[in-house]
Amino acid sequence: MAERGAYAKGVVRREEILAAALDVFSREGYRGTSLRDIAKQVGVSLPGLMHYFDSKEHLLTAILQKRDQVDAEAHPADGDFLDGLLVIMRHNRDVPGLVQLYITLAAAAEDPSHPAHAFFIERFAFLRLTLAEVIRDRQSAGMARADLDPEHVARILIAVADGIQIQWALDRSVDMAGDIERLWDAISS
Amino acid sequence: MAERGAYAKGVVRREEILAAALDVFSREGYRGTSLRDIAKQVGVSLPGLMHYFDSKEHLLTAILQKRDQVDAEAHPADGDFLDGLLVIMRHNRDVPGLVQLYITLAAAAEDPSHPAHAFFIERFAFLRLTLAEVIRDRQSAGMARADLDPEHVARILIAVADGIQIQWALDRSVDMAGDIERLWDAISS
DNA sequence: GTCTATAAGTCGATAGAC
DNA sequence: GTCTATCGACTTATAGAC
Repeated sequence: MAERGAYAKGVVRREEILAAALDVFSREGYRGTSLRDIAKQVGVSLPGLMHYFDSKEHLLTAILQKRDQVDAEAHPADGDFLDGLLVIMRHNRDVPGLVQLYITLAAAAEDPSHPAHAFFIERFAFLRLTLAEVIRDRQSAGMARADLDPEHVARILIAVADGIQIQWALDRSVDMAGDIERLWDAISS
Repeated sequence: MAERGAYAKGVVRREEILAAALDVFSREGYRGTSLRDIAKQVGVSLPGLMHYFDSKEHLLTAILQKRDQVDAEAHPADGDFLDGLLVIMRHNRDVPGLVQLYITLAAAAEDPSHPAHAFFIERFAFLRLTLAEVIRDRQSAGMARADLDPEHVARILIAVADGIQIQWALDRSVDMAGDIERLWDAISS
């Protein structure tokens, strides 16, 4: 990895590879694709790929991190963070491979030694904190019942978002964003 | 597989192996364990294992099916099916390996050629149907708001159950059954 | 029907030349 | 920094004794 040798060229090349890998996983599905396949589609050799990523698990984790970063930039919320989450859920219909990768890695990340372990813990903590804040704001604005527990509802919304992706992966007619929206309507009024 | 040769002895042995494998996965975690390891822990040889199961994916799918069957028998609902689901969620705290296996296989089952594909589609269809019926019964009994859409709420409850398991796997202090119960309280009154 | 033994292919990961 | 070549471990799968 580029530790103190974080020279411009190395960082740029790594970002290029990451962007290409993200694109591959977005279009094609993630079906336990081998590193050789990824390297070929990205346009580097297998050791060329592993020069920038310590292991397959590290690469997959970096792809998910990059995805979050790209999503946040490409889909700025026109409302609050919950609105933004719905926009991303709608966008997820176009990237089934990333949805599958996300769930697979979330399950594997249970192991504390997995590279994605810290990523998911921090991700969930951030989502809980940010969503709870949104709920509090909506309560203040009279847009939600005052007796809702913001922390609890935040956790539930995250769980629904993850769980509904599993159902959508098996049946593409599931309306992920719509179902979350309807849940919010039912819970907030 | 025991197709038309479903002789008593073969079926019994298969069930023994399945029960042993279920026990192994319940106690130990599922961390991409090899078939050789499973065979060793179950007490058979690798070909002995593969005589009863066509592939690793078939074995893992059979383990999940067996789990559902065992759960249904071991944890009879003292109330309706939703109460029963909460009982199973509480029991899930004791079998982290099965929780991880369930999520991992659910993600992999997106592929229509995966042995677990049909299993998960049928499982979700059964859960939706049964839970929607419970919700209708509770509405009739005046235990839930009449304006709830039973099919929608059923899908949401399944999603929350799956999604909350991901969060629990990363943070064992999460109260899976309690969070679902509180969601129902918020949604039904 | 169940075992021991083993083969063929592919995986992630690494060594070493340039 | 990128390649060729290769390693050990894993997978599925089969042959053949009992």
